[in-house]
Amino acid sequence: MRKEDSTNLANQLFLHKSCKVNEALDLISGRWKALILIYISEETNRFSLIKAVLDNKISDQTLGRQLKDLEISNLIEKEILPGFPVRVNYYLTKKGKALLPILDALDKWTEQYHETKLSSDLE
Amino acid sequence: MRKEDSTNLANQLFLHKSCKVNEALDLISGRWKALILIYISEETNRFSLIKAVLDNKISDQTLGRQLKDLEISNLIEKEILPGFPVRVNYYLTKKGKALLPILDALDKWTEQYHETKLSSDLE
DNA sequence: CAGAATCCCTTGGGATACTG
DNA sequence: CAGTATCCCAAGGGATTCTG
Repeated sequence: MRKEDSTNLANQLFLHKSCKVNEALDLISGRWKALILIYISEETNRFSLIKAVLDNKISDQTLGRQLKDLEISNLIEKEILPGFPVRVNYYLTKKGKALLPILDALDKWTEQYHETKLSSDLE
Repeated sequence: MRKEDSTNLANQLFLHKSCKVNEALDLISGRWKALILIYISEETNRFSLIKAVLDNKISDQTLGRQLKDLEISNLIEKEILPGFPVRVNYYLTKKGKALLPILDALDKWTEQYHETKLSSDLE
């Protein structure tokens, strides 16, 4: 295979495959989005509980935005409970649930390769 | 389980599990990083080839930074070839290779759930 | 309680020009 | 060829305040 061919092949990869990876990453690359998804997966959650589990290190404004982003991305949905004051429950969609194993894989990957700086890294 | 307990449990999850997911995402969330990793996986690559495969939509400056980031993250390594002008080959490390299946999973996930906006999303 | 409005600041990435 | 230096801009996220 000549060099031009391999370049063309690579262009195919870029156009047809790689872009989709970035699509996925865009949806979960928010500062807190993956954390929110993982936490919501554990149990039904309300706004203030999610904030609490994030150690209150996220502002209301930011949490609201991230939740809205996740909703727009169709990863979560919310149910507004009747009564006052207003309470809201957040759920994962099927799409969101399908992402959990991948987030778990990322977690395991980080754990496995955490600070390996050995010459044996190249195989 | 009382509410306080579940909150505490969630705090454990946050501290022990979720942070690592973000560690991983931080390494690959650069605008081009996942794309670069996928392309490098296909074959040995040089700076200008990587740029070409990205359709020249990335500036030299940015490409240099992303490659350096990936190197610092220990996802790739480079080999400087003797001679002039200088040529450089980039390789995936074991850590980087281990990430490919996950990137592939993200790709498949995107494809599978691309624009599903149905009420059946909630199961 | 669950957010939206406003304001501000940091960061990432683009463009261009230069170098060993 | 493979970068680095410099400059710039848009976007993301934080803090605070306000509201239904």
